[in-house]
Amino acid sequence: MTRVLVVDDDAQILRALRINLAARGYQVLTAVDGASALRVAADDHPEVVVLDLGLPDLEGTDVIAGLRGWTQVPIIVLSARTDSTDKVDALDAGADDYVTKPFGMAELLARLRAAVRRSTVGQVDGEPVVSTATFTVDLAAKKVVRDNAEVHLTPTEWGILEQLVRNHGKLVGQRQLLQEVWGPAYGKETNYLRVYLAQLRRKLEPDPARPRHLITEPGMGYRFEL
Amino acid sequence: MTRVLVVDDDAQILRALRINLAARGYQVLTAVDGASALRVAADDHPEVVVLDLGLPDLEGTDVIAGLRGWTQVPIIVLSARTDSTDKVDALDAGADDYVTKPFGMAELLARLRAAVRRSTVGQVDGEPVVSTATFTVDLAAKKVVRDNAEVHLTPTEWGILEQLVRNHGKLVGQRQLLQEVWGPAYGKETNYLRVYLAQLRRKLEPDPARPRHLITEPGMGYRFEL
DNA sequence: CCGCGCCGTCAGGATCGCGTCAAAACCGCA
DNA sequence: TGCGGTTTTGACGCGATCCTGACGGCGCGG
Repeated sequence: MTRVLVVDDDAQILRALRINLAARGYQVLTAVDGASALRVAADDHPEVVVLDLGLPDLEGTDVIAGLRGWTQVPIIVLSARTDSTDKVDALDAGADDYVTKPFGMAELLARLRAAVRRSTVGQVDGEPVVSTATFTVDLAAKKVVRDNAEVHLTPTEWGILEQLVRNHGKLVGQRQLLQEVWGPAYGKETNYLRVYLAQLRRKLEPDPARPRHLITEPGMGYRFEL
Repeated sequence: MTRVLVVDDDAQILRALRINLAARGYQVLTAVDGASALRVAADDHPEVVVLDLGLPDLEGTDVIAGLRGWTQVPIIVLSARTDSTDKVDALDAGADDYVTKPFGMAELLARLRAAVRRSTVGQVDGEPVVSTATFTVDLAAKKVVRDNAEVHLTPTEWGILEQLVRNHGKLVGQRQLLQEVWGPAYGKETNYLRVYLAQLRRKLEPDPARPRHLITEPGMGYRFEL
């Protein structure tokens, strides 16, 4: 499911966007000011950001810069300003697109699709198979093989492993992991993760007590290393 | 030099774009209909295409489809049609952006820069990593590497380092740093910062007593230098 | 020269987060 | 309804992490 972060201090627009996006199958994250937008983006790694200019706390260009400091996530700017210099500033700060209010929902959705499409092409791995020294994960077939024998995983175990493998090398926050596997309502049940990570390690690690591939980063999340 | 293909059957606009783009250092290729546009694109592989809809020979979406059949080159559509369905059709056909005539040249140039920037990052340099002489910080993976070995950071240590790296070069006030890492209720506990900055320096600086990257600005805050 | 403010350093104790285990609750299916 | 597999929940021990207070160094102005 594609996660989209909507940043706007206008409750009306926020509501309209949330409804329309949710109806199209997007998972919607929201923020009402720049600081929380940066925090949510860092925590949950949305695939695309819709950013209203004129937030109460930060300049729009500062929010863009704050995101661009560490991520290439597509940013679509919303603004009431039709002034050309505003558009140029936002785009040069790193925004991907600029839509002026009032905007047509159909157009915004099309621009959103275009942005997401752009960012996802080319990143698909040729082989959806990832191998480590001790086991092999086939993302497409949803199968795990170890010592020439298939390892049976429960749906939850697979969900966690899939998230970690898809982001291999990168740290996956426990909040993000919980929301991807259990749903957006979860976020603090870190004990679930402890239980299932232990199970995965028991099934996959050569020495479950000293994991080499399913690494814990205390207080932050988990990481899959080849 | 960036090559841009401009496709338009209106000699006026073609001329205006050619002059403006050439003045900005772009190498300009032109075509006046869809068929020749596809031929020029195939022959010369421009880095970006500016495409007018309403060409004499082909439908705009067909031109887009013809390009998308073999290349991911950014396509910026120009059109006199403000109709929402036209925009949606063009964007869903594979266009990257849609600008309605009459358009401001400054805005078009900004959108052009954004499109080119997007397509060139991520190919080679897509990693949000910041490197100094002695260590490397990977913002996305939340990893720090020094002397080919990973350095383990606690959540608080990482939070501070992340803030500083995201604002590298700039001074980060101690109040701001405290609020970003510990929460809005904090602001005067500068002793926390002293302790954790010392720990970071011990882990990252070549000579912790004489820091080169994690600089203290007495009375103000801290600064991360490359 | 001395006091003051700010910073760096250190170490101990409180707290937090993790791994582990096992029991209870839940679910699909016969 | 009973059963096997799966998910959720609770409790415990242990190590890592965080907070705290004390001490000394440094620069600056009185």
